Amino acid sequence: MAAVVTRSEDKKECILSAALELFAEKGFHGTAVPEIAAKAGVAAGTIYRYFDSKEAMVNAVYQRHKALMLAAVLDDFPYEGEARAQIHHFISRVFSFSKKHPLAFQFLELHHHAPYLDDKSREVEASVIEMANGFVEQNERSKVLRKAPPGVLCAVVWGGVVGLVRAAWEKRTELGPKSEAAFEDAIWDAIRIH
Amino acid sequence: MAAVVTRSEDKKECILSAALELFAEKGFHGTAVPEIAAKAGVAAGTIYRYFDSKEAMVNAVYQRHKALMLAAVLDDFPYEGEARAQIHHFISRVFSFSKKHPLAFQFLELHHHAPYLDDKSREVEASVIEMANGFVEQNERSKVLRKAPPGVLCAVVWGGVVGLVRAAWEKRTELGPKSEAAFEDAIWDAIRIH
DNA sequence: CGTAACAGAATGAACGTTCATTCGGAGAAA
DNA sequence: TTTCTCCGAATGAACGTTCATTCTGTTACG
Repeated sequence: MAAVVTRSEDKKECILSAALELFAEKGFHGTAVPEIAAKAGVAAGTIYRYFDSKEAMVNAVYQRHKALMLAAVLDDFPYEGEARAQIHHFISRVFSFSKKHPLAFQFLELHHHAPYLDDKSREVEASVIEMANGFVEQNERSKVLRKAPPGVLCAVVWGGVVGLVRAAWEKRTELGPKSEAAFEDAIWDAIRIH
Repeated sequence: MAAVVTRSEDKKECILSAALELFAEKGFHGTAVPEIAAKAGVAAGTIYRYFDSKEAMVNAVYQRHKALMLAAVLDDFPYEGEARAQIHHFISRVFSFSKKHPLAFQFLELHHHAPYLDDKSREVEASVIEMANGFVEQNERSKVLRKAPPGVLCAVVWGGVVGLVRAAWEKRTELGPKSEAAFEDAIWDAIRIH
């Protein structure tokens, strides 16, 4: 059975990968379906064997890579460790993901909260945010984090990460071990209690 | 002379303001020119009396509001003050701008580094970034800021600000004096030397 | 009366999507 | 093995729509 399906699945992979690349670079409305087809090496009509519509396609890309990033962060997460270790894990995993899958990271940032995302995509997104808030609230109660609205600390951490990845992307700085360590220290000092 | 031009200038204002709103909400490619015309209360063809093309229009919007935000930040800037006072001024001015002109802020974030921005738009953008780096380098040398690549500290500050404004926009947190003060303290602890 | 501004219909290109057709490989028949 | 049949996968031209832009007639003002 597997062998029979393989070719089809390969094509779907090609389409998804081409869509990721183009959507990340030029956005949803800036990318034409025939353009995706050309990059995937299939005919325009073939796309509609695998996806109901352009919107369904962008949602498939979104959900897949959001799940991948979440998995990368959650893998080996030190749930029982200290807040500092958790932050280290989180930041280094996100940076690692952004280097390994730069297009996926850019895509997710670009399509964050877009109106053409469907309920399932939004659900995935909401669950991630809820997790982050939970982490902050738990560590705030135990007095290791600064007394501030959880949303503020989340914004500092996530905003900082995105800001740094973008700065590296636009060649305004480099994203090496030295920068990462400095960034992590800065973020930790931003959120910990003094 | 002024009176003669007034009617025309009013129309141009209407078009620019409608364009800002729609571009901020739905992006460049997601907004149709006739849609802008309708919201501005003019006919589609009239737009082309004021702008050469849709691209020229988005660049006009970009340059205008980038300049406005820069002016808001630079107005009364405490050049001779201490780094902490400068950061306070910067953050509170950016938040103030984002509350007074939420669409402008959203527009600028959404169209940051977009491929349809022209040389002049990019020039404006580059000059802002250069200023930020200059500030960091100056204060780093005088040992009040953490020893880290300037781009990293800029990313933490700007990324954090954008992250917080977005969180407020998406109702994940509130943007009141308390949040702002907590945020400012956090950012200051992130970039100062300890 | 002449000129500039404007509206809105017109235009052609490009879009997302569809569909009649072709292709290619897996079995059945010889 | 060779040939024939068949069926789902794939195609790409074609469709209706919508886009950015242009054109043309009308209006209003000096």
